[in-house]
Amino acid sequence: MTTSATAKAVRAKGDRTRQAILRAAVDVASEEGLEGLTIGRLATEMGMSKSGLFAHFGSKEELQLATVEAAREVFIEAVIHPSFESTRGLARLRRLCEVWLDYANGQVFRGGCFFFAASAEFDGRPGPVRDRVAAIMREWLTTLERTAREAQAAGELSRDVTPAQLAFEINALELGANWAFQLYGDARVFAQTREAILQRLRGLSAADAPQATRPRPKRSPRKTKAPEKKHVRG
Amino acid sequence: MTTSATAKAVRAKGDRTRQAILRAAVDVASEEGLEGLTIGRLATEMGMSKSGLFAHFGSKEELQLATVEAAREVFIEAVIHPSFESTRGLARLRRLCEVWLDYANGQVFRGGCFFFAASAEFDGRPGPVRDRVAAIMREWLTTLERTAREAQAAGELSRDVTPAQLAFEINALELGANWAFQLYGDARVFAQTREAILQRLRGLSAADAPQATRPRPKRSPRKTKAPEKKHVRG
DNA sequence: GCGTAAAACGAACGTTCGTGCTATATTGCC
DNA sequence: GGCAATATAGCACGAACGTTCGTTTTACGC
Repeated sequence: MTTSATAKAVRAKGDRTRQAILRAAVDVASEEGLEGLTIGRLATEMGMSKSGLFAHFGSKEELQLATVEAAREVFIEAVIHPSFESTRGLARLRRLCEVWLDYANGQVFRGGCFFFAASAEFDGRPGPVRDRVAAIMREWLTTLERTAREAQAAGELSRDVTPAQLAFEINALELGANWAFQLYGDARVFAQTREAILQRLRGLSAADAPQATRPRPKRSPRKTKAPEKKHVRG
Repeated sequence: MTTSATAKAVRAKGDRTRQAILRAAVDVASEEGLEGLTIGRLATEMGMSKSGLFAHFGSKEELQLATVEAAREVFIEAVIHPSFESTRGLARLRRLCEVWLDYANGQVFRGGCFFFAASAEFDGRPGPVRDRVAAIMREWLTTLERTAREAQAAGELSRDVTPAQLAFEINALELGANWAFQLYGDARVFAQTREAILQRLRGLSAADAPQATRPRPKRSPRKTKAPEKKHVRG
């Protein structure tokens, strides 16, 4: 193993440590906030010295930015990838909502959705952290919006609502679910939110059929799968 | 001691100072958070010494609790009282939403809705502050819920939705509006949210006469009225 | 194995935090 | 106007923060 092809696969020890730090940082930050994410506390949790940990990042702001980036990777893995296994259009839109609620309900992050916590914390503090968080949330809104637009293009969704508006509403309901769960600890809110979103989507099902509520309207030719991974990334 | 009759009407100077402090504290806290609300910073802003200000509260937690209470007073004055001038039922429910959106849009608090910020900040930190914030938000949800129930009792609102569910949805949309405004600064989100809530309420209007206080720009004139929801929420 | 670069450490820095303690100014009742 | 009560200031403290620096330990290509 010279410094050749394998040099990239086998990371140096520092990189492994850095990633282990970030894995812990993401959990701490989702609970205590990105400002409450303290270098000393994190070092204690990792069983290493403050200065040793600090050297990996150079400044607290860099640590925060790296933590945000790590949380984004987790989110993509936990929500985006599973959802994009569904065919694009209404099915994927539903999937995005369901997977998101599982993500917020399960313990992906100890303190609920990382990005809702981070955006609430930083919305009043200008700087690169705030900008990055806002950009990532915009990615999420855009993904919802694009999926809704695809559902409209496929004739699965009424055009009475703009995709951006629907994306906002879905995001708001998820935000509300996360908020209620974190504040009151009652997980039933996720099932309620799921029903609220699905009902909203049902009310927006394309208008030609006054049909029943429950069974999925298979109006589009059933394509088994359409895995075009055209998602964000980079 | 000799408690004069006017002792209660004419507040001591300390009380006036205390209230002036809390007025500033509420603004700072809505922007920087209840933890970022620092005694030194607040003292500087008030033009007094740290210890002089501190003596009014005795501990930071007491300052935070007093700030939460002061914010609650502001909220009641800005949202509850105006709304309760409307007759109870659907009119008041609509009013609650509209006034709330004005409250979040206008600069009642510098950093947006105080309680959304506070609950996001404290949802992971047990203690009396968290408990008080959660209780106040419960008050708000209960007010929405009770008003919805009154609207149902008056026959103005379909019984296809439980008041608690509707209260949750309204609160979530407001939360989403506040979130988007704080993060992206685009005030148009309030008009969109207003429309989303009113449309939801319109979809839940009881089955009799279409009261149609606000004609909706429709692209399909064929549908005179949204069909009654046959889906019964569980 | 050796030598070097990376990684981790330990101690200390300057600040800022919340919080006491004590003295002084101010208020408000007789 | 005098006097007790109250309000405010001044100062100091210990702890925790992010950060720097010099040293020591570990990893790893040769």
